[in-house]
Amino acid sequence: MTPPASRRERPAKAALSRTAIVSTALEVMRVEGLAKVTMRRIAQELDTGAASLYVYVRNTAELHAAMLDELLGAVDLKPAKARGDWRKRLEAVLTSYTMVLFDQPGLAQSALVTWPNGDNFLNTVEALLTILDQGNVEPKRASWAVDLLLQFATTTAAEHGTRAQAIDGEEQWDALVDAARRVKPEIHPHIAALGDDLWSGDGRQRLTWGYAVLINGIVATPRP
Amino acid sequence: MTPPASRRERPAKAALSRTAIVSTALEVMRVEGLAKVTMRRIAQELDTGAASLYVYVRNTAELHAAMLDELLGAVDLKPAKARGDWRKRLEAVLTSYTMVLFDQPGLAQSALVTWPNGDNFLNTVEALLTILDQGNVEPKRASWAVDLLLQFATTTAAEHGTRAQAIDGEEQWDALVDAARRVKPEIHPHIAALGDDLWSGDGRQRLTWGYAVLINGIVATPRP
DNA sequence: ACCTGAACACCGTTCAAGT
DNA sequence: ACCTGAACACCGTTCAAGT
Repeated sequence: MTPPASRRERPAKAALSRTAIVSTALEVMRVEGLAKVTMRRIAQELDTGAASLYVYVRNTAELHAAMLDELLGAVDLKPAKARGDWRKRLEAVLTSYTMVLFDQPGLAQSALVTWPNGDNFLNTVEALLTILDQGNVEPKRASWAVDLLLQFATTTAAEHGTRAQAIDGEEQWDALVDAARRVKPEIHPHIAALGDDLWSGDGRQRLTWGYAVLINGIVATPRP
Repeated sequence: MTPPASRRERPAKAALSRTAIVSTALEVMRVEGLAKVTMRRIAQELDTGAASLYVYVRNTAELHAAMLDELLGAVDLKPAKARGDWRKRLEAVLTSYTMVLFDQPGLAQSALVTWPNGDNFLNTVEALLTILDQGNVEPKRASWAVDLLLQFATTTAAEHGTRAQAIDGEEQWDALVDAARRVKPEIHPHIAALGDDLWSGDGRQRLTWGYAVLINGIVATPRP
């Protein structure tokens, strides 16, 4: 006698756990995008009901934060242990962080409201503080600086990241560029004079310039 | 003979229009929060079906952008026409912008992905460009600077704004502060040394410092 | 062109009941 | 303690049919 079909269709049902939930969520995100990462969908993937997930995660926001922390394991923190120009090394870590988030702008967007608090995030913060210390930025100023730098890096990923709803975002971006083009020079002379230079241009160069602005500003601005 | 009840219960049904939709949406948001601003709910308020709204707005993202633009009418742009220290005046406009968004962090969050493109937004951009010009920042640099300044102001509102899901956000914030407190000094010495100073502190002071960092950085960093 | 009802294909979260 | 099915109270968007 064969076992019931349900016993043969899948491998033995894995035990539910926070780790299993987060890694399943990341898998679904990688394949189908963040929009498909819903409690019901993750539950389905784990062969259970959505209600069961609430034993391990408080809500969707917490799940997103846990996913992001997992992703942050890929950030290259080696520059914190290297030698050489601290500004370059700071920029290198931030660029790595931004690139990791760039493929998942939706996750970056949610991180602005709910920051992760896992090991990978803490390691990133520690690395940034280490480099700022090497640059002789006093600790109290460095603490605010990290916040500012991470905010900029995260927002940039959320804003310009590729993927998923980016198709929709592209349309809205064009609408903004169009609006700037149609502006009347009598009413908005500065916008009209800048033309396409206002909202377009190489994203990578803007990012590099943004880091430089922040680092120069941090060095030049003591905490009150 | 009295008219049918349905004819007496409400004032004569107003004609549908983009303006009516946006102002109804703002009304619902003010009273019940952004989470309640759904296509179905706005339609109900306007005595019609959700499908009818799609004649005037492409989707939810566009509705949010239109709402935000309307809100931006409250930003104080007078400093652009005043005299005195351009840095102070730039900060004044940005502070006003941030305060307008502060009550609606959810709208600020969505603005990062879909910027508004209406008159009030364009007026704000024009005002910022005007002040930067008065500060002798060259136009090309000013164009990138505006992007950076608005991004910072908007993100700050999205992150630290009050209201609605802020209750939930508060919990997650505490979780982050807790995580920083529990850190092992051997592994994360810089985080441990900073203690509560890392994630806490007066939001207003951090905001002012952030503006100063950006302005100093912009002045010090030419465009490549 | 504008408007509509109905349908499609979903959501997050809670809770009583089970093990 | 963990897990579940079912229920509650919703979503955005499309489309054929009407005016």
